[in-house]
Amino acid sequence: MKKNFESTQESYARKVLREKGLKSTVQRLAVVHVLHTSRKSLSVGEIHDEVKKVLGTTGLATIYRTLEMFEDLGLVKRLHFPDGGHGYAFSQGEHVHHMVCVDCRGVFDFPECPVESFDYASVEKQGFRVKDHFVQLFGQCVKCAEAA
Amino acid sequence: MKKNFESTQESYARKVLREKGLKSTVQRLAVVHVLHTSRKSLSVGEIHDEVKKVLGTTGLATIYRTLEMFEDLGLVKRLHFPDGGHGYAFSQGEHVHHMVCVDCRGVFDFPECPVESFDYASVEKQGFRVKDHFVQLFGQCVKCAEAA
DNA sequence: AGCTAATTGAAAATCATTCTCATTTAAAAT
DNA sequence: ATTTTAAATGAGAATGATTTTCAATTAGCT
Repeated sequence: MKKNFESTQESYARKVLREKGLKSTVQRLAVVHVLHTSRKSLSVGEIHDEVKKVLGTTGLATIYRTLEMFEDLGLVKRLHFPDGGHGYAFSQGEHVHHMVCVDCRGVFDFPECPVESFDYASVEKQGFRVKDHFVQLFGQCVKCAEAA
Repeated sequence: MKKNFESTQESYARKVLREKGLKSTVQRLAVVHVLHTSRKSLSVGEIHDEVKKVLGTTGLATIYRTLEMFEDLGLVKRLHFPDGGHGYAFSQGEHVHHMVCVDCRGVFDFPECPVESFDYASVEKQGFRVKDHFVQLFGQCVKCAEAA
């Protein structure tokens, strides 16, 4: 059995990229690594900084390009904050929603979807056809609650 | 009985502003007017353009300042789009969620909250205390479905 | 009507994002 | 292992979005 130095997240990203005919560059894998290692949502600038720590020089434009692509591929989720800012969290394809701690921006998954079982009848009566949804919970994680 | 030329939305905004000791300027009321008249979500630039049609000259910075303030006051909701852009919709305080048509960016309220009845047990077991949530539905409105 | 703090407009400053294009690289083919 | 080639990157310029500054204006008191 061959030893695998990669995280499952990195292998997964590799697979997704390969399936789409896209290259698994060191920069892209570094973004995966940084995002899934950090347990909190990171801004573009923070991701850039972290990736530079791993790879040395890295262009900011590459980070932007990678994040956009990853979002389309479902590898990454863009989260929004009350202050108007946004950040990214690693997300392995499946239907998962996130809660974020408004203090530390920590990200916690929550797999049960509160919207899934919702009855859209009232809404679809108006002719609107629901195709997707975005759900995000805000709150405080244990650590930040204790610190406060 | 005194005739009232204002929309209920404008009076409501006036009231909220007065309660906070803030001034009901023509610019602010114009933003309310424009947002609630339009049945779709508008970008900052679009709001600026519409307000200019009503008032003549208006500074863009004022629009930004007004929207930020209105968001804090709950008069306005910032909506996010799959393409990364965002827009604003009028929102009268109460707990209402929105669905947006991804084609025309039309906004439709939907008062029943799918998250309200959701059991956070699994999540709060981790110590996370949920304080707020953001829900937005994406889909197609009748008009756009027919046009397609 | 006059006073005063809050608000505005305009332009500059800052910050975020995208684009361009010459160079590099992953991965397929040999 | 080397070559080939399209895809991807880096650096910086360009663009676009947002915020700041400050002098001038105005809403909402007395």
